Formats: sequence, structure tokens, C-alpha cells
Amino acid sequence: MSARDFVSAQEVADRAGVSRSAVSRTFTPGASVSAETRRRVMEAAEALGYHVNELARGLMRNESGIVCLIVSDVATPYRSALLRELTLMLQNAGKVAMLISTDRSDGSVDRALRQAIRYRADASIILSGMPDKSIAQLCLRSGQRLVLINRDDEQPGTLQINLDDQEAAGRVVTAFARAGCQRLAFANSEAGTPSLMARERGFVTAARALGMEVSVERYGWTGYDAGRVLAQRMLTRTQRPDGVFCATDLLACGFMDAARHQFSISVPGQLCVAGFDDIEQASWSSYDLTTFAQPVVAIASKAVAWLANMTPDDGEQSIRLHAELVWRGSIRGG
Amino acid sequence: MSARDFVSAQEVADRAGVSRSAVSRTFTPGASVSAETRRRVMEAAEALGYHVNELARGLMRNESGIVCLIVSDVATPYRSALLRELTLMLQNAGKVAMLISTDRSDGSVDRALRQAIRYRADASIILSGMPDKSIAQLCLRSGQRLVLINRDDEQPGTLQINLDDQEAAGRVVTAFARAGCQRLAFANSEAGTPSLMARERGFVTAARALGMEVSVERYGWTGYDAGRVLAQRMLTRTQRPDGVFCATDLLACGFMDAARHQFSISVPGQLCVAGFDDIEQASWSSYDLTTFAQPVVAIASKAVAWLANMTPDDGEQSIRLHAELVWRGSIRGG
DNA sequence: CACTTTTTTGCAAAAGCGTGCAACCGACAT
DNA sequence: ATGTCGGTTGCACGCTTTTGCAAAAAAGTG
Repeated sequence: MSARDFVSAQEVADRAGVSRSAVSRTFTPGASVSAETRRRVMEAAEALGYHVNELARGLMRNESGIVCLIVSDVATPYRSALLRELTLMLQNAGKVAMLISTDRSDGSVDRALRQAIRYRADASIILSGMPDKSIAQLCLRSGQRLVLINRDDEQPGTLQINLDDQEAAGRVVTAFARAGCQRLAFANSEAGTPSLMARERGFVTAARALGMEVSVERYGWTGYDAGRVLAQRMLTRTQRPDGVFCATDLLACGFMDAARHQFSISVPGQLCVAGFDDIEQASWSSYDLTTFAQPVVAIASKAVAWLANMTPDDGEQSIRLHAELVWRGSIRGG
Repeated sequence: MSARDFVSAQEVADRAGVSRSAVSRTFTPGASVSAETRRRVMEAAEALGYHVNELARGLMRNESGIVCLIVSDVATPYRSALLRELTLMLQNAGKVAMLISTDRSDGSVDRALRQAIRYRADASIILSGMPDKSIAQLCLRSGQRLVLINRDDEQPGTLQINLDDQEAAGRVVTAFARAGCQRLAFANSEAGTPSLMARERGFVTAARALGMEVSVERYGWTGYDAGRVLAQRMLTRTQRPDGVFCATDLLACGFMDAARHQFSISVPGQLCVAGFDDIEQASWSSYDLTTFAQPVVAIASKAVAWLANMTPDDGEQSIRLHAELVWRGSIRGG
């Protein structure tokens, strides 16, 4: 066995010549301890290398300070950016982040949430995946607060953070129209997540409203390779589109690369492209992609603010954030 | 107060008509319980929605099952890829990952490690930052196992995972020579991490050994923008280099973009470029970058294998992994 | 100095779990 | 019938902390 010999509050108390409770109070903000006692305790703690045991503390308080981040595709630019903001802000709020990756297998989120419950996480933030309604129920029943980002389940007691995907998609139609595009198209993946579908809906309806021709193609998983495949399918038609809105920047990067290097189509000369997320690569000069910015810091700060604010006015709450269009060079005539 | 009312083992025991120990043993793998008792307990647990309290369990066992991941620049492609592998493998090993992001401020890693100790983490994996020797000592003193990735501190009781950076850098010199490059250069950041410096050393010494001209430039933080600035500095010289090894793929992407779009230099026609990490973008056709692959799955699996294998034969251990050269189109004549 | 008020301190209970020890139960051999 | 043995089960204690309560100490007041 690993001889892990932690020093306990008792040992500190003995060395400092005070009671165990005095030690406890010293490390509890807002507790009543005299300056002298605190000094003696701190000194002893330092000498012995004492650290509060958050496990025991959480056990007592029924509040672990742990927030569970349940996320699939961590290695994706948008997700990892959001992850960074969330962990940083949670740390500043005195919480600690427990990271659970879910692959695309079915029971994956389920297992993750059970794990979270076993560690008595105060809350879970779900960045992805398809959480079963029953599982979310389970979370809530065990007193866990739930933040759902870019999902549209209607669960009481949760915070929902969404974007104005549909309206945003409408705005890009206007941009394409102003650039003189005739035949629009939407490039989507087969993931079918609420935000992707909302963008598709918004784009198609806005295009139709303007009387423009519009087509939709879906393929594979939401990544660079799918973007390439979509380009191959859409750009080999006899009447190929000249304004393509990709559901995601990653799709857009793949699409643009295939268009330029495989079909020698100039962007934005012969083809306008827009994406969504404003990942770092969108600003790289090889792409210079016009896209919608995910308000990652706003998302993260709303989420942790809601978690930190423990007033149980919790009833279902829903926040809608605005996705700002970032003009770059992949659409003619900014 | 959030009325968090968890169901305890006692309640399950009452409902199942057994003692609390029976419940405990049911959820402890390898404990002695009859099939009948286990069934009754499981049934009651299911009905009541019972979940083992890992906080209390960790308190008893002095083993929390928590592994702390201390990482800076989470949103970076290489880091997030490694993060994904680590969390996935830790989960499969029955551990859980606690993520601590460190910004580049000084006391940041320090605070992170203290947090880890307070939660009685079984181990910490440090992907970055500059952990003070004294802090590492603190970790070890509190029985925490430590994995250091791409660092060169020599601490007993830790696992060090490194790459053959220096040799790899030597191999790319050969590649440049074969491509007919005359004037080599190394593009580095000012971060000064052990692996970056090892690549620089390896490249310079190998080039000199072949009697080739070689220069070094360092600028800023290890990212895309620094790559662009480095390109501006190096490509405006009267005698500009024709073979540039960038310390990192991100630097290389910035470098290539500036070279092509700002200076209209063709890659690999007039300029050969190589990078390091093999991030996803390196394979995108806009870059098609020849680079060294970080063996992320090997790194992750070595790390968690060492952690899972609790034999305390721990004495300082050091693993050196091989970085394979991935040939793509940014160097002439594959 | 005596009295009241406030602050500080120690005690003991509580939280939920694991586990050594002893008791117990049924089966089997003598 | 008695002894033995392997497997189960319950009891009680241990882990580390927080916190209500009451005692003690300190401070303030007349």
C-alpha cells in the first residue's frame, strides 16, 4: 500500500496547543477565531504541511465544490476554447472542474453523469452529447444543478444557454445576396444537434423568403474531412452553388480547401463561403473566413455566475446569446 | 440551502433488510457477499436511487481515485489532443480527471497543486507550466504520484515522459539537405521550455556537423502569430533561408501563411518548411506540413499505466518516446 | 469591583463509508 | 454427535472534517 500519511487537523491542533475545532475554524472563512490562535495554528500547519481535506469537508457540508464538465470532442477548437474559459472561471469562483470526456458511444454520457453523482458534484455542465432526459432527471433528483449548452431539452431546474442560431443564419443570407450570389447551399453534418439544425432551418427559410434557390447537403461527423466530402458532392453538380454556408468552421475549412486545391475554384471570387464558431483557424490567412463568433467568455461567465449564485430561484432558466458576424475575406464585398 | 438529500447506505440496508456492511460489501469489488444478499441490495439501491459516495470512500481508503491534470494552453491543438487521450484512458482505468488550467501567471501552478492536494488526488500529471521544484516536493511528500510530460526536472519518485527531440531535429536537417536547401534556420518562441530548446540544439548542431549555414530566431509565445512575425523577420533578410524548421506546428502554420500570402514565396518551391507536433491542421491541404508526430496515445497510455500499476517500485523513472517524421508536401522530394 | 455583553474556545455529535473481528450457518468428515 | 472448515453477516470502530451548544474568557459599563 502506498503509505500515504496525511497530517490531520488533530495533529496540527496538538502542535499548536489548541483544540481540533480551532484548526477547523482557522481554515473556514468567516469563523470566529482570535488573531493569536489563528497565527499559532497557521504556524503549526505550515510546519507540518497540513492541507484541508476537501473530501471530509464535502462530506460534512454536502457540497463538494466539484463541477463536472461533460464534453465530447474535447480536441476540437471550439470545444477546447470553451473548456479553457470554463475551467479558468470555475477556479476563480473557488470551484474545481472534473472533466469527463464522452465518446460517441451510447451509454457514455450516462456513465459520466453517474460518476459525477458518485463524487457528489455540485453541478454538471453538459457541452455535448445526447443526455437522456431520464438521466438529467437523475441529476436533478440528487440535487445537482445542470447547465446545458446548445441543447434544447426543456428541463425545469436547469440553465439553458443557447445562441440565436436561426437568426444568425438569416443574416448570412443577406450577406450572400449582397455579394451577388445566385445559388445558395447549406453544408451540414449528420450529427443533427439542435444548434446545427437551427442554423439549417434559419438559412433555408431566409433564402426562400428572398426567393433564392437553396439546397442542403449533409454528411458524416462535423469535422474537416466531412467538409471536403461535402465540397466534392456539391461542387461537381452541373449547376454548382456560388454561396455556401457551412454549419461549422471546421466544415468550412475542409470545404474551402477542397474547393481551392482540388477544384481550383477561387474563394471568394467564384464562391463565397461562411462558417460558424470563429475558431482560431478561421482568422488564419489561408482561410480568412467570414463566420459567426461563439461568445465563449459570455457563455462561460453566465454559466459559472448561475452556479455560484446559490439562490434557489432556480426554476427553469434560459439564456439566449447573440452570435456576432465576423467579417473577413471569404465573402465578396465586405 | 440546496436541500440535497442523498440516500445513504443505511437507508438501502433498511429497505433490503440487511446490515449496512452488506451494502458496503455489495459495492466493493472482491468482497464476500452471497448472491441472494447482493440481489436484494441492488434492488433496494435501484429503487432508492443510491450511489456510492466517493468522497466518504476516498476518506476511508485514503485514495480518492482523482488524478489531477495540470495544463496550460488547453485550447491549443496538441494540448487538447493529449488531454482527450488522457481523460479517456483515465476513465477506462476507473480514475477520474480533475482539470486545472494554469495561465502564465507565476503562482498559478502552485495554487493548482495545493488544490490537488486538498482533494487528496492520487496523482498529478503536469503537461506544462514551470512547476517549482519545491512544489513537486510538496506533492511527493503528500503521497501524490507525479507524471511530468516534456519536462526535464530530475525528481525521484516521478515518471518523466520525454521525446527524442534532439535526435528528431537532427533527422530533419538530413531531409532539408536532401531537398537541396542551402541556408537553414530555426524558428523558435521565447518560451524556453526544455523540449523547444532541445529541438533548437539538435537542429543547430546537426546542421553545423554537415557544414551548413544555420541561424536561429526567437519571438513571443508559441503560436500562430509568433510564426508570422518570425517569417517577417527571417524572410526580409538579404540572404533569406530556404529551409526553416519551426519548433511547433502552430509556428509553422503562421510562418507558411506569411511566406505565401505576404511575401509570395512558394512552399515548397522556394522554401522548405517543417514543424513539430503533427496537429490536425498540419494535414489540412492548405498546409500539408511535414512534421514530427507527437505520440499522444503512447504518452497517455504510458502515463496511466504507470499510475494504475500501484507497485511502489516507483523510484525515478524516465521514458523516452520516439517522434516519427510524417512526410508531407512542405519539403521538396519526399 | 460587580455585572452584563461579546467573543473565543472546547466538547461531542454528525456525516457516509470501509473493514477487522467474532459469531454464525450449513456441509462434510470422523 | 462432535469437530472442522469455508463462506457470510453483523457489530463496532475508524477516517476527517464541520458545527450547535455551552462554558470560559475577554471586554465593556456603571
